[in-house]
Amino acid sequence: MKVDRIKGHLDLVLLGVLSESPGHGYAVITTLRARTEGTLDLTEGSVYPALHRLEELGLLASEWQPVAGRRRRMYRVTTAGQRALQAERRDWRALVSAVEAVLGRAPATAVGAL
Amino acid sequence: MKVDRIKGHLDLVLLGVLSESPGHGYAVITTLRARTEGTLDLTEGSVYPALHRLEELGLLASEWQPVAGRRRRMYRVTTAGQRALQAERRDWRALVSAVEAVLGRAPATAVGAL
DNA sequence: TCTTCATACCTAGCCTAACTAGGTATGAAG
DNA sequence: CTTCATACCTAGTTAGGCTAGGTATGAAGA
Repeated sequence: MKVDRIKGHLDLVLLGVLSESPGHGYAVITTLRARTEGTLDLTEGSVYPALHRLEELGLLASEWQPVAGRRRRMYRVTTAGQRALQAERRDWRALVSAVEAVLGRAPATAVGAL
Repeated sequence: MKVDRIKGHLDLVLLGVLSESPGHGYAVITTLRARTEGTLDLTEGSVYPALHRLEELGLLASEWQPVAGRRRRMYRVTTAGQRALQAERRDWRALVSAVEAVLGRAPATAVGAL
């Protein structure tokens, strides 16, 4: 499934995952893929720049960790990031409520076609 | 509230509203604002180009109607538009499920219609 | 050995679509 | 005779997710 529909909600899921436990970018990608059973299959080209942007905004902090010869950039959510996450959650629920208010009256799953 | 978060879901709500009953652009805007109690307060600069795009794609059809000296462009959802709407609904539900799976079942989604 | 795969990171440039900020025009209300 | 609500339009900007490339290590397997 194409999930360019994540547009505008990428920060939400990134902050959401990292607020539970700090982790590195690649792990965030695989976590999202696993938790959503493949629905959220984000590319590195989406996630890494987003992580950089969130750090730039002060919502994430990172530090390099050497791991078996490789290196990982471990991210954690800052205090400002926690506040931002709460705001993102509120906005998300508002959007879901709004869309459901709009679509709620139409035949949802009852459409006979297909 | 800023709802640029509608990004990627504008087609869904436009097709959703117009599939219930044909209408003109300005009415769609006021309908969305009323139904969502102001949450979805879209600008004309968002809606009109979107309607044109959807018509260009064959998902909407329109015709001018004279109304008390003024003129309105009345839109209706085409057959292809109905199919597209169903696909949009599926994608929307998939996104909501995915985000909730990531965030750990957020509440406030008690509308059974979806 | 040598190739391939999984891990783990990065970025320049593209593309889409929502938004900004302006514009036109009518009719009613004040 | 001005202002407001209705009703439409679009050029140009912006944001941000995606494409498509790149670097590098370690382990598996041919």
